[in-house]
Amino acid sequence: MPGATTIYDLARATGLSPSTVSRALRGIGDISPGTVARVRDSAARLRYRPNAVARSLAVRGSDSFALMLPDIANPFFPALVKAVQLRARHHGKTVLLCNTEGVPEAEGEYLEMLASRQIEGVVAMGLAITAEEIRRRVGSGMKIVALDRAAAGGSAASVQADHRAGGWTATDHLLELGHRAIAHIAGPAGLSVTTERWEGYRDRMHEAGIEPGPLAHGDFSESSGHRAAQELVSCGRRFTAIFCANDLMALGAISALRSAGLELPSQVSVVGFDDIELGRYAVPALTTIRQPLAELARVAVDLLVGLLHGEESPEPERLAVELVVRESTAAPPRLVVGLGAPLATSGIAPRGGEDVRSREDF
Amino acid sequence: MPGATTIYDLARATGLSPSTVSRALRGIGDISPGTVARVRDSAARLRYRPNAVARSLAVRGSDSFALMLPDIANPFFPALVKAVQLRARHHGKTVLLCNTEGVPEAEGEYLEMLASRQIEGVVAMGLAITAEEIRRRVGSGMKIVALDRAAAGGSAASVQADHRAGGWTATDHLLELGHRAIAHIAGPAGLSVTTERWEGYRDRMHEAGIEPGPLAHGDFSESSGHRAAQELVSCGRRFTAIFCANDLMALGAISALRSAGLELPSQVSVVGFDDIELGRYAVPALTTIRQPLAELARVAVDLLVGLLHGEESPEPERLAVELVVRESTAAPPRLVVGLGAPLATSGIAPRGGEDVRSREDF
DNA sequence: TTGTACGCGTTATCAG
DNA sequence: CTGATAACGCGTACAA
Repeated sequence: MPGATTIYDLARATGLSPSTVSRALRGIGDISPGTVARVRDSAARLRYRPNAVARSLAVRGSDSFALMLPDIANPFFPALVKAVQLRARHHGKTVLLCNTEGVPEAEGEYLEMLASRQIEGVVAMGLAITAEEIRRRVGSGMKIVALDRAAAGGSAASVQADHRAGGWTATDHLLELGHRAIAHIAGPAGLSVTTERWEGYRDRMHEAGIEPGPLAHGDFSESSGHRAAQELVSCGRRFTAIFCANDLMALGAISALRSAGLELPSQVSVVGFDDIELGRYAVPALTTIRQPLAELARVAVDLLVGLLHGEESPEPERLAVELVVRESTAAPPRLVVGLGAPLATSGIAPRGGEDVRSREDF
Repeated sequence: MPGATTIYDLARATGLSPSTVSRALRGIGDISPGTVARVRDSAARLRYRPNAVARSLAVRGSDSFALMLPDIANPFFPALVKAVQLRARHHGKTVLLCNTEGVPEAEGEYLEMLASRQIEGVVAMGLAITAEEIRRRVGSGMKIVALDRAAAGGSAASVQADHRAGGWTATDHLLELGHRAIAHIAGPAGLSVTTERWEGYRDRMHEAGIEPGPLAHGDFSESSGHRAAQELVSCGRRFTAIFCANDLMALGAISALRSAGLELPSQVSVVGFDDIELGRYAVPALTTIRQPLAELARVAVDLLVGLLHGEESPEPERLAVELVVRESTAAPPRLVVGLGAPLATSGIAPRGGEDVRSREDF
């Protein structure tokens, strides 16, 4: 739009100087109430719109930060986006969304673009770039808060849910129900959330004196969960429950199990992770581990704003997760067709089915 | 970051003038290959990063546009976002995401913010602001392409799927299967997609000589679909199928029908709209109307880029939709338990509980 | 309480 | 082929 009104126009209109107009508009410095009114008035009349770009150039800031995430198609992220935007608004900041598809190059490009636009900071989920690069960026002034990921090598501030505890709790729930042969559908190798959720699962299994069950990997999408469950079904090792590293894969897995003729939760139980809205309306409703979305967002944003104000990067925070029991989990089947003997209370799960556990496990 | 290198630094380093450096960097104008190389070289050495803000101020542009949508939590939108970003990249543009929660004020604020940041255009889904305001914005220079919504009063360019044909086809599918009592779960009143999908449904019913069945409204979320289905079940009017205005509500409806003890698709059929990924993994897999996501995105972006280049706003485009038959639809039950008489083909709903609206509601 | 003058980093116009 | 010079719109010491 050619000829948008500027503070110069207002200055001319009010007979004041541009700087006075500028201050009056922002209510800063000592300005007589009368002139403030005059300025406001003609600003309204002339439809004055501050030019954020010019402002950015002058103050080297933009009152905005970015939220980088690997895949908005995963319903967990939109929910988080909302929470982050809400909190950002609370600080008077606007947030730019960048989705990277988990591609490191895309992350790099985005970071570059953001810096070039005076975007002051980033809340990033599932960063794929190296700790080295993160450190470089941080060193050159960019404020980064890693959300839901170990800040690789302490290279950036971070907040995350306690994924390990989540894996532990999910597995514990299944064990409590009597399951012994528990499979796991993990996330993509190399991500800390993948590792940590798996570690929780493994630890709890070991505590029960049981070797972890069959394992398959997915990429957190429903289709990958579907595929992974098919693998598990056809791998030859029996299981009566699956702990999935996220809800979307759990939904995919359920679909696959159903297609394989299995009934839930009577024949096989499934636990997810995240507690996405959809899980509540799935059939059966999904038992899962809830991540504290709102707190995660709040802490991350507040942390970033702190960094922006020059505060030191604090210790990584860990937020507690919570088990949500719904319909997708139940006790394992008492009898597995074609197999007579009950299961030993420890050791490797025998090939084939298992039965009710005994209490000594605990 | 204090002291980022600028073209002045490069000028000093190369012994050239800032303007020459600027041109060399952009490969514009007549510059000797030698100096270009020198400039490029020291740019790399000094880690020069162009300042997009300064550039924007100078050229009044930003090579980026915004994508505004009402609710990223609806899985249909993330898919669209990806498609739009892909196409934008093709034009060398970056896209800013703005989600408005369907709040008109938020839309206004975003538009304001975008203009103030020299964002040149917007692809907007489900705009809630008035045609009046759209026209004002367009008049003041902002380029707007309405996606998936009638450009209210031709106030902006637009592309959309053929929602009416979609509603018609969904209903047709159900009728072909033998259903006669077909309910509809519509979207929020006042949205053109809501109206159009409903109109398609109504028209097809009338063509079959049948009065439209019971109607309930949702807001496109799964929870609203759940609630709407409960309303339908308890409204007293029988139906053997539901056409839902989108997949998410269909999923919620299925959950509610199940809870009510109904079996799908043997006792009741459900058709959705959108064809979100999740529908494929739902149980039963969702029969739906597929929107041509990629084309929608491509056309919208190309249209916007055209406007940016000064082209005229062309006629609204309509893209064809497609029926995807999966597991959630089947022939209606031959006998309806507890009801002797076959369903009347028309009739007023009995008093109590129902949410039957007359056309005026739209 | 208000005004002057300059800087922010880049592009564009017009001379050389 | 290259170099001054002036915008772009706003913030801010410094002065009045």
